[in-house]
Amino acid sequence: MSSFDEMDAFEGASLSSRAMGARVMPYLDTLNPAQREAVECLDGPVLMLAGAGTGKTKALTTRIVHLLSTGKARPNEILSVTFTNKAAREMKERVGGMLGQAVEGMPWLGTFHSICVKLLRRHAELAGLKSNFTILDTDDQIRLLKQLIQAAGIDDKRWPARMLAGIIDDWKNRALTPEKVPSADAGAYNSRGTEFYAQYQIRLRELNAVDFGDLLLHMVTIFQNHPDVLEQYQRWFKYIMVDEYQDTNVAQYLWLRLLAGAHKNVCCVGDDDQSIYGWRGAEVGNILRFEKDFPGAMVVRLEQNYRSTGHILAAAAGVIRGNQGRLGKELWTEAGDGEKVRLIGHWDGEEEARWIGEEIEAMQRGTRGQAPLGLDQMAILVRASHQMRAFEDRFLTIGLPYRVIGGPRFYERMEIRDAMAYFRIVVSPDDDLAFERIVNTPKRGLGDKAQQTIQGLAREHGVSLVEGARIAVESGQIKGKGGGALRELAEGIARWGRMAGDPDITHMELAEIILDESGYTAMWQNDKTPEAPGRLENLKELVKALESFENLQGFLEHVSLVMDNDKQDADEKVSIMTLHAAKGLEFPAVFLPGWEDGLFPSQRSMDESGLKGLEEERRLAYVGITRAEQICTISFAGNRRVFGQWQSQLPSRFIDELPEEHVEVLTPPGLYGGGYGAAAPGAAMGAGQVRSSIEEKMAQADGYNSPGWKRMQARAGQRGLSQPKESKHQVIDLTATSSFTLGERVFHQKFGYGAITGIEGDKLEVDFEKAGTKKVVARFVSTPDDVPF
DNA sequence: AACCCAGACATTTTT
DNA sequence: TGTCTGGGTT
Repeated sequence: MSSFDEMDAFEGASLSSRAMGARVMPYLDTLNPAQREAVECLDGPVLMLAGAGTGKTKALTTRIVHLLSTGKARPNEILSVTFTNKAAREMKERVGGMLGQAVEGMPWLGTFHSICVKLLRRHAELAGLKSNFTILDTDDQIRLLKQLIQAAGIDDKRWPARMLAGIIDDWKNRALTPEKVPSADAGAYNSRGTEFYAQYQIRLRELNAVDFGDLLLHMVTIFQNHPDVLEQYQRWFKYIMVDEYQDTNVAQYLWLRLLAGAHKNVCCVGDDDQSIYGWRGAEVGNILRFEKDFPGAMVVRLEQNYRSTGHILAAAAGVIRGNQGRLGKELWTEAGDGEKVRLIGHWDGEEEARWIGEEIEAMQRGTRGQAPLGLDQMAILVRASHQMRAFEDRFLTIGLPYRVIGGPRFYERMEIRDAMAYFRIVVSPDDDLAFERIVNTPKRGLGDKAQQTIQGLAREHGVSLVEGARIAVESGQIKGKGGGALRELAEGIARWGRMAGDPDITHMELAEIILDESGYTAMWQNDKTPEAPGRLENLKELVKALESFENLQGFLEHVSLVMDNDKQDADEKVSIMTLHAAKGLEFPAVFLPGWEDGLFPSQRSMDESGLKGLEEERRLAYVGITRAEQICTISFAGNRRVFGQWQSQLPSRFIDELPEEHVEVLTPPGLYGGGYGAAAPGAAMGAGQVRSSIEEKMAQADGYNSPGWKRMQARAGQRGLSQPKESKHQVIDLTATSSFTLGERVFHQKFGYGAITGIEGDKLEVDFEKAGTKKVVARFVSTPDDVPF
């Protein structure tokens, strides 16, 4: 940005332009200079690097408003892509609010997937599909693959369908059709991956169905093979905008490049430091490469943060600095320093949960020296969902209201999928996968044998499974109890289908009739497990959700893509969620527990993806810290129960990376002094491993001269954990291997005690006293004296 | 075909 | 430690 432009933006080169702006485009006046630059630069490629809390949604929505009010594009000529329905909804609302009217048709503002569905329905025949194709959920996908695997006579125990589904998803994310899978991947799934992939695609086409990955892949393929179709959309979408660009995968990237290829009026918004979905196929490279992909691109950095205080931003910056190859941003704020990031170590996970519970109550009362905070204003962000349990347990016992965000989405729940399968089979009796799902749910006495009979008859006559079932009943091939039940089901499906055409029955009534007459509702009513009432509740909600659709078809069309789990009750509750789920959210007070090496950063990430994995974990840490507005509390525990086995934990390497001048070390009174320390050897272990200057601060607290602490210090050195500062970002993890020596006596949960006879990477060869010689992963064994008590 | 128990196994999951 | 799955039993 030249200084001239800057003056232009600030002073206003002429009074008249500012006056005009105020009159015609008042929305520009509330933007800061960077935001304004990103909004006003409408033509040509723009990369908006928007740090956490810098008002990117505001910039993005204002840009749309600007496009509309300058007459550059009509609402239906703007393609605006997000990743989540929530983000799409929010943008629609905000654009509507700014224009002071409901957005009359922004039909192309939506998620990648919903936009692709719309496009693919128009051009289905180019992908060998009919335009009423169904979208399979993961269950269907796996069931289908399992059939293929079993038909091929493969042991699906050794080669699970899940694994194959993952491999295929991965290929689809990389925009690889079966024939394009590189030979490097040929060994996948016992060397038969591509073969099954090709078969799977054929089956999908036969079923007139697609999976999530196909939505993108089919459109990319169509655009590549049909230039005329592509050109049509290149002309139509005059301006393209993409949110969360750092999360795009290869297929999405190609899709965008194809559409933007002609005019290059594309504005990508993202933050390379918040790329946390690499494991799902997202390519940080896409955002890093933007300027190469679109030469002459304008790059705007949004760096003024409106969310957090200075200490919090500085701490986050200190951590993310450890990553290589960043585009680089320095967030700043006018909000002042605020409170330092607080760091505290605990004896074990339960104690950590107890302390956080008390802290939350104190903050709620306002006895922590600041204004009282509502429970809604506090959140606990964990790395993995199993960490939530400790908090749930604790909060239940002290009666602290909490809410878990995330978990299975509404439409992913078993009862919802079952119900939807019933709706599907009624709406389209050809839907074999739906039939398979519900044929014996509730139990109708139709097991493997009966189902195979149906399958066989259907194939023989070249008809759907429902039709096959009918034949089986008529011809008496399935008799007795099962036969009666099957007849009833087949008749029911036909009857409900007729009712769907009856104008006197609303689709909501129909839905209830289907669920009642099929016996599905009764199944849960008779179920006495504790979750049954909840499931019935969900079914009621499902029927209620039908209200906003015209009919069952319309509902099914959209449900798999649009229905999310955002039913927020008004009650004040503390939020518990994963770091991934927290992206895009903010809270005045944030707790970040479990900062222990192996847990966070996750050992598995580092094992599987090496330095890349570690860097993604670091970005996760960055995301976590930058969720906090005023108070950010990081904690770790010295001991944690992992799979029911006590394990001693070492503080996360990310703790070392927190700049000490922005961190305050808390030491709860009595924690390391009396009781614990005296009673148990190694009591100060956890706290003891904080290194560097933070370590010194903590060491000043009582109890750090205990024998346990000294022993741990010695051990830490011996294990190569106190890495020299210079090298620590390169060090992936030496913990697992370097902590063991040949001949050392170790304990394994399953195999018991044994002696190490070989070390190879993170795997150990151990001669167990009872189980003999086995190769085991190092982190599943412990040296006996690691186990407290 | 339905039930029960032993063993395997444990991240993150926008659509 | 808990959950899920598949094999074996009734």
